Amino acid sequence: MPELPEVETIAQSLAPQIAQRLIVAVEKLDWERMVETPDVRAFLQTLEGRRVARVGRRAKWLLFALDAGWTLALHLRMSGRLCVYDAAPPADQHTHLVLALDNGQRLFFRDPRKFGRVRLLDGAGVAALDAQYGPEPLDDQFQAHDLAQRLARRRTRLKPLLLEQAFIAGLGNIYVDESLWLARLHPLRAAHTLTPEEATRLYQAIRTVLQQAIASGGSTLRDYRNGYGDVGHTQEYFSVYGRKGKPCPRCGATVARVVVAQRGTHLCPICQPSEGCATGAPALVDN
DNA sequence: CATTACCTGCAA
DNA sequence: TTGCAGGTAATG
Repeated sequence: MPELPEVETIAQSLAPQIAQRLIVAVEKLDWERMVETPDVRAFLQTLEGRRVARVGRRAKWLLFALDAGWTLALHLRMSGRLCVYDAAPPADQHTHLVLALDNGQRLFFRDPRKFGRVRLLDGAGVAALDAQYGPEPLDDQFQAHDLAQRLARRRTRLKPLLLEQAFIAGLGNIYVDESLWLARLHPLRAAHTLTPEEATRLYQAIRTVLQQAIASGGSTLRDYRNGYGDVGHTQEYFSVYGRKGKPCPRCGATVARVVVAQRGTHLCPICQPSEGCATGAPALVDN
């Protein structure tokens, strides 16, 4: 489910609810494999009694900075959902972690597919996690020429490269497709073949797509909710994702769905020409 | 680079 | 019943 905009909207909606709250108890943990580090016993013991200082995000990780130098890192993977409720727990068999707070509210982690993971990290652990990931696309430090430079060093195709978290942090299947469509670039283009103008277009497209997604509350296809339990609306503005057979909003051609890097990939065959792509079946005769 | 695994629910 | 899903790590 969650890519950068969803994780960001969750972080932003959780922050005012749980900042400065004390974690008084771990009321439920029924899927111990979600705890990657430390061992479950130390995890529970260290977590109880910690105060939440602030809520942030790095790549697709939610980061809860706690007191005593600890950070709770949580990755929602495909179906994870994180919400604060004050009334009686709507905890069902898919709710795997419940943290009781000192104001009577509870933080619920629900994850039907059980792919989500948590870690309790010290400062060095956070630094190590941070070092695994590429630049944050919405960071002011990240400029068009940074992206152009990184693209020039890689001969891979654009789609798998943009999904690579060490290349650029936070993009997933939806927002890669949407960004490539906005930039008018084919997902199979080899990264190093982009002109400076195309690289700049891609840079702008990624930032625009992500900013608009955050502004519209993230995409709720199935599981995603923000920290208040509310759905997002970005899916109402998709140009190509999930729109196979429908008209391209820019040129009216029919949106196609192909498989790239084992992922369903949506594109406009007219706006995103395959010229210059080693597709094996050239769409155009060369002249 | 491709395939498989990790899980469950849902639509075709 | 089969295949597919917003992610990622571990294999050939």
